[in-house]
Amino acid sequence: MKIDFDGIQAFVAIAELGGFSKAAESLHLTQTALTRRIQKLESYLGLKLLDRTTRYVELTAVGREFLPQARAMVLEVTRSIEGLKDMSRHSHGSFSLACVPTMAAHILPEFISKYAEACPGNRIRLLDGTSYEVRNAVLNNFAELGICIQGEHNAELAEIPLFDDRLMFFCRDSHPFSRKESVTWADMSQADLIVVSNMTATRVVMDYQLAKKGIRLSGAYEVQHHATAISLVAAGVGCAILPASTLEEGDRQGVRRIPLVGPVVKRKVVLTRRKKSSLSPAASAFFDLLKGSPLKV
Amino acid sequence: MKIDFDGIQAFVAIAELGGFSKAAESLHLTQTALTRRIQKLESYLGLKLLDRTTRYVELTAVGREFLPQARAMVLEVTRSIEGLKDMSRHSHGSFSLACVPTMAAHILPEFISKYAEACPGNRIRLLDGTSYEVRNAVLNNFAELGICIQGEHNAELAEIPLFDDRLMFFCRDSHPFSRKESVTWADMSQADLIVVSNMTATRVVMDYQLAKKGIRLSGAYEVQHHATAISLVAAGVGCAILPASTLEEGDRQGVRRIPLVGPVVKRKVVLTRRKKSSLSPAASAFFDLLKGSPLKV
DNA sequence: GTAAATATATGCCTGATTCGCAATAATCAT
DNA sequence: ATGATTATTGCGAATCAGGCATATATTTAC
Repeated sequence: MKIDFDGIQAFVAIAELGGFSKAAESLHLTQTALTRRIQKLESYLGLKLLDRTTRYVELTAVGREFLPQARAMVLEVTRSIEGLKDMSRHSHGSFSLACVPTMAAHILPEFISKYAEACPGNRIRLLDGTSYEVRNAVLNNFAELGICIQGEHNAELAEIPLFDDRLMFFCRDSHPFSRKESVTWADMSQADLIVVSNMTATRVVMDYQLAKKGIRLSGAYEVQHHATAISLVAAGVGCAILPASTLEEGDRQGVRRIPLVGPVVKRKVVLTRRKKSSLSPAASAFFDLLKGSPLKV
Repeated sequence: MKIDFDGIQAFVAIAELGGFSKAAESLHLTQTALTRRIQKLESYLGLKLLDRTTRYVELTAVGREFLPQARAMVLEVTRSIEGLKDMSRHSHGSFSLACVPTMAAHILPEFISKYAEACPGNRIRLLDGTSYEVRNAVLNNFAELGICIQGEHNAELAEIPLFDDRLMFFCRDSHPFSRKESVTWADMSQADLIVVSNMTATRVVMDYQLAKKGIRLSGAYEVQHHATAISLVAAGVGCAILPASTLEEGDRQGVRRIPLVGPVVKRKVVLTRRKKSSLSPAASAFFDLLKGSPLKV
């Protein structure tokens, strides 16, 4: 048998307001309907909850016992449902976003503040990790959205290109190349190179594209994180090849960023989501925000 | 808008069992009906709770968030409703019974054990007090049933006679009257009488009936409780006039109970309930038990 | 790659439910 | 008694929900 939630709601309203008519008004119904709902509920339960004459309404012993429970249930359910409806109406709620650290520092701050403005009160749980981890988080529903480097195609993931992140040459301003307009991959052989680990997506992309041109790169140093590489450059350890997004030219005293050509190598930064999963309103709002904004390098 | 509890229930069932078909079976519905329920719920909420292909069902982020709440709500409501239904089906539950102390000691033990046999697990909250208090407790819904002495008529109360409780003469077996078959009210003038307070219903009934015969009684001692009076008799303080139910002949060493005639005065013990209030199944079962059993003095 | 198997979705119909209006009945207050 | 107030009931209409048959989509197997 079906649970008669409306009946319970009617019972609570009548008990609280002390009459069918008042309760009917508060529920936007006629008192006729309420009479019927209570009758149905009582006959379903097999007991009376309200003693009523045509003139007066009073709780029965059972009704008195049941009222607190009923009240709590009605409150809980309506609150919960209203919360969900609100979630959909105003894109309320929280969601998880997985993101590679570089992008978390580079583009995210701007979008998070835009998002906070559009959807005040919403919280973003930020999971940072490697591209691989980001993609996995999205695939396993640990995060609804991910920002990472485009890698091998995965049928389960939808990827929306955000921007191309060009690889650049980073050196101290005391370096011989520091005044050049651009440097070539061929020039790299003369430099003490700091490169990121070949476990990173950036490195995989780079090696792949260079291999197509027959270029092989060997670095003197290998680090895990872009931020570390920059620090080493600043400290005078050597030069680095890193995505442009790592550091804007002029952002760090004594470090120069120089375009690297022949060929120009880019990694593609993408926004990714699981094809099968629908986005929550909160995530959807963020998704639209990111998708709708043109991004410059 | 009406709260769609069925939808929530469907959602929980599907989420727990991992599919529409299995859930449909557990809810004794077709899978078609479930599809419709979920569609209705989702469109009402304006968001998706389940990502499903024709082949697979998976929770969305929102669905995952909502599931624990939904599960708790469904559980709470069904448990509560089932409890009420059970209450009606098996006269389960507790109720309050108001009773005068004498009767609590005299007839109640028998009925309580009968009741416990018929309705195991049910609890009776026993409120003992004077007849006046008993009637008030019933009138104010502090107790569903009352056992008291019949007094002035009250339109709000229904009274079912249980038995006539005859006034008796109680004395020590050393008393001059102790061997008599009966004593008369006229004999009373020769006795050191212990009577109950004129605040008690027993006394009111007694005085009223004696007054009609032109008899006036004066007691040497006045006590509140029948039990006290008996103790005084046993201690040799004097003789008492008390309802037969106070003590069976032979129940107390050295105390004799002798019929009192000319006239025979009785108080009527009644079972009372509030006319307006319906009885809970638990109280109703007790009511029927009491009403259906012939009672001897 | 195609077919079979499996699970959800949809069209359509039917039966049941629910609602509201109007009229009725019952109670309380004057 | 009478009138005011409030719940109940009869009845018709609209809506809703359920079920059957079928379509559609996806996975698995050969």
